[in-house]
Amino acid sequence: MTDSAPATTRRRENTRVRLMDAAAEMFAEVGIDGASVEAICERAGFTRGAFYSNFGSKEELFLALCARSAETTIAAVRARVTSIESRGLEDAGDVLQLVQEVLEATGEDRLDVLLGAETRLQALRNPGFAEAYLALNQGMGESVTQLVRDIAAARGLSLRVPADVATDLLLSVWISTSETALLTRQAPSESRSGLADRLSQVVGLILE
Amino acid sequence: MTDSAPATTRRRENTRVRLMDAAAEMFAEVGIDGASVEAICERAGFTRGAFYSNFGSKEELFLALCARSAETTIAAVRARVTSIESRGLEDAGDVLQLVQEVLEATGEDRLDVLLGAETRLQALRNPGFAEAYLALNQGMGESVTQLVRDIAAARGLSLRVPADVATDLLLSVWISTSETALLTRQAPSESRSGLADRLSQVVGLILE
DNA sequence: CGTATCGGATACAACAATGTATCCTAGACC
DNA sequence: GGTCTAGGATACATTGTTGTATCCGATACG
Repeated sequence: MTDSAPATTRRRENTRVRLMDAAAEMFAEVGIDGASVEAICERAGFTRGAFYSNFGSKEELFLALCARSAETTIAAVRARVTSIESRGLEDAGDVLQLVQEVLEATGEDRLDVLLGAETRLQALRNPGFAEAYLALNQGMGESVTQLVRDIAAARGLSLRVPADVATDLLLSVWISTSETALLTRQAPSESRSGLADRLSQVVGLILE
Repeated sequence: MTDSAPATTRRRENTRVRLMDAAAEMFAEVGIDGASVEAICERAGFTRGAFYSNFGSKEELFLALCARSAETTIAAVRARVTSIESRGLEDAGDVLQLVQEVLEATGEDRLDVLLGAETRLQALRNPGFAEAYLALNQGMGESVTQLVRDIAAARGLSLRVPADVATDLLLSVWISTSETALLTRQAPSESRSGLADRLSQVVGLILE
């Protein structure tokens, strides 16, 4: 009895997922307001009947989307963190590579960046939503901060700022660099190396 | 003959300004898509007749708004830069204070932060607009970068990263800290000191 | 097999927003 | 002061979007 829901819910769950995926793309491309319920359904291959059978409104779907995204992102970050720690912190490779490895879990491609920006903006406008948004970010930030501390301790590196400040810095640079890469429409490979460069500079500033 | 436009244009210019001001507020609060032309006009004290007499569409108004905002922001930054430089770079006060003084010209209050986020998101989505957005930011960034170089040279400070990277870092931290302050709904005074703290830490990292 | 139910499609009514075409009025100019 | 024009208001037609109420088909179950 691991699954208390009836079997019929299976199909339903599938359409929920497809609707949410479609919505994520639309929200990223044209924003929440720019995406009509109709357009979302069309992209998902459904009609609005399916939509209103599964969600009360577009906002409700957006919240569900955020919750899902939060879960997967946090899970991804934690997975990478433990993966790194399991390798043994003393000799797990280049510090910069480790940093990058973790940050990549926070979303790397065009849609992630766009959706992230849209979500942040929504949080800036909506006080209630801001709380949830902050909670997510804190949860993630704490994981990373702990990792930073662990790595520094394991290698005898001394940070020039507190670990949580370092994390904030890294995340903020990560985001702004990702966005700039998108703005300048660099080829993905270029944008990658640009990110790496910038991150290595920041890591250099923080350590030493 | 400094003004080639007829006198009647005066009233017109006034309503343009009022419409743009109203639109700026609306865009900040509910986003471009969320702001109906009707709502903008109502806030400005006009009807849509006035709107369509002055602008072809909401997007056109948005572009005009960006142009205006770009002008004033750049002007403000340049003004502060020259003001600082006229004081004599050797003893113009605390470095951190100088940094803050310049960055404050880029917008400090709630509406500026929101409008900035909205504009950036728009640039991320619209390739054409992205170009214009980047041009603005570069223009501003270059002013700041030059100032950073000058200050460093005048005081014999050595930067641990290139001046343009330092500028990017400062701007990115400035923005992300401003947004976080808004998210956590700190009192303005608190948010101020938080910004100062964060900036001083970054300045500390960059110098020394 | 037959049937009941769940899940999604269809059809419809209400509303909000847009853009335009026309009208009215305040102010410039003679 | 009379007239003409620019600037903005009003009215209207059109369209897009939303939410709901109803219908139909597939799937589980007896």
